[in-house]
Amino acid sequence: MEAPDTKTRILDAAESLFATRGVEASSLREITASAGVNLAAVNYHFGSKDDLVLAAFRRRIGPVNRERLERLDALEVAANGRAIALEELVEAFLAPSMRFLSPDRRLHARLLGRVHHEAQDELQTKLTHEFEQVVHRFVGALSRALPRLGPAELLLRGHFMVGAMIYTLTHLDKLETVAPVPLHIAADQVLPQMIAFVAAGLRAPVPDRTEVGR
Amino acid sequence: MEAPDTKTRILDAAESLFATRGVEASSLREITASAGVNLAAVNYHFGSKDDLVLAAFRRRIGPVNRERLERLDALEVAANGRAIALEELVEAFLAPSMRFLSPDRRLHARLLGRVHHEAQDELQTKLTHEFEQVVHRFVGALSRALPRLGPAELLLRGHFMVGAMIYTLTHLDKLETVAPVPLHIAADQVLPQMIAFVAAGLRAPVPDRTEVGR
DNA sequence: GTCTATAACTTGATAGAC
DNA sequence: GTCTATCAAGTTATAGAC
Repeated sequence: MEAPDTKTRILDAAESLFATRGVEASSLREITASAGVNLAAVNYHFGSKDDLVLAAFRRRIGPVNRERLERLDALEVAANGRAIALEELVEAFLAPSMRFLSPDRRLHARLLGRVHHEAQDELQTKLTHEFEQVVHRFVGALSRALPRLGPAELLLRGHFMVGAMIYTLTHLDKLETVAPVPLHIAADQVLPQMIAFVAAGLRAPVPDRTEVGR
Repeated sequence: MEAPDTKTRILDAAESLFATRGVEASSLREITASAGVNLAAVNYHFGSKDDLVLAAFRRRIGPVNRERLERLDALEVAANGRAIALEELVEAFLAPSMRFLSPDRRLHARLLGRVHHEAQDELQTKLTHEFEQVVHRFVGALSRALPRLGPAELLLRGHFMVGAMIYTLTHLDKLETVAPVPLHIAADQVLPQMIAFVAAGLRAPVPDRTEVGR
């Protein structure tokens, strides 16, 4: 279980730096120095910095989205045409990424959260494509579980869910810093709290539109 | 209403580039070219790039947090010792930043959302300080409105609220792109939907801890 | 596959004339 | 206050020896 190959060492070092400092702020020199490999190895193994960035993100996104779809498949098979409980859907979506909140995988969490903020131009396009199927399948499943919501309301609330998830992936450790009271939040408490929060939010009655017309 | 001074033109150009491309990816040359001013003007008026970044962020954060505190003050005076409705508290927190979702101020929204993702080191420290009072006051008010939640649950759920807010500030325009159905989301529909979602999420019963022990 | 050396370029910052 | 010119240091990328 020791001595990973050069390609993996570069990916690990890049992930760590991208996650903590950001992609733009991480130079190939820092990455290769941290990985203990030669500067030229990046271009040999990946082609360019952009391709390294893409590979680093894809390494984490792929398994998470695959598990989301597997869980959704399993739920739909088990439901056998009947309705799926909202909490189950939400858990199928959230749990695969929330696993990264365990202390030894916080870097993966931060990287995953940064996907949506750091990517630009074609990188953005390529990464967005990785989420297409997940978005399509879960939007469909959620709209069946929440037939009272119109399409705009549903998408907006799904958006809130994603926002809560991403911010938790990137900033959960900071929560303990910012807290007025010293406090420890157990990693395995986060997912159930988040499922409860999001499911209740998704189910909330549609607000009266004339009420907030200011 | 024409010809702002050099300092303002730099801030406007910097805001636009920081919001769209990010801080690290925006060079002083791009900023000054876009502002139509000389490269050396940045160092003359702001001292350094870091100080420009700080000024650009502070210009948007200040008024938003001031309004949050004013609204909370007003609610507490009106309540006169009695309980404040949860929806009112949530609106006092969210409304000041959500105002930036109007079409002509999307850049301000994106910049505000980036505060929490781009800042590093001392910049991070300085900007975090800008939020201290808001966090302290709203945590107090929310815990009085939600006496059933323990401190860890409350902070975690407040964290989810902040995540939903930030992601909406930065990515609302992308929601319309990603939507499986073509769709238009009116900017003034977002705030009431978000208040309903967040208030319901905050009020959700605390989940049974043994249930999700996997 | 790994290394050194270097090319070609961009970056933030400043000295000094106007 | 605004400009030009320039510096020193950093960047990605690559050619070519081993």
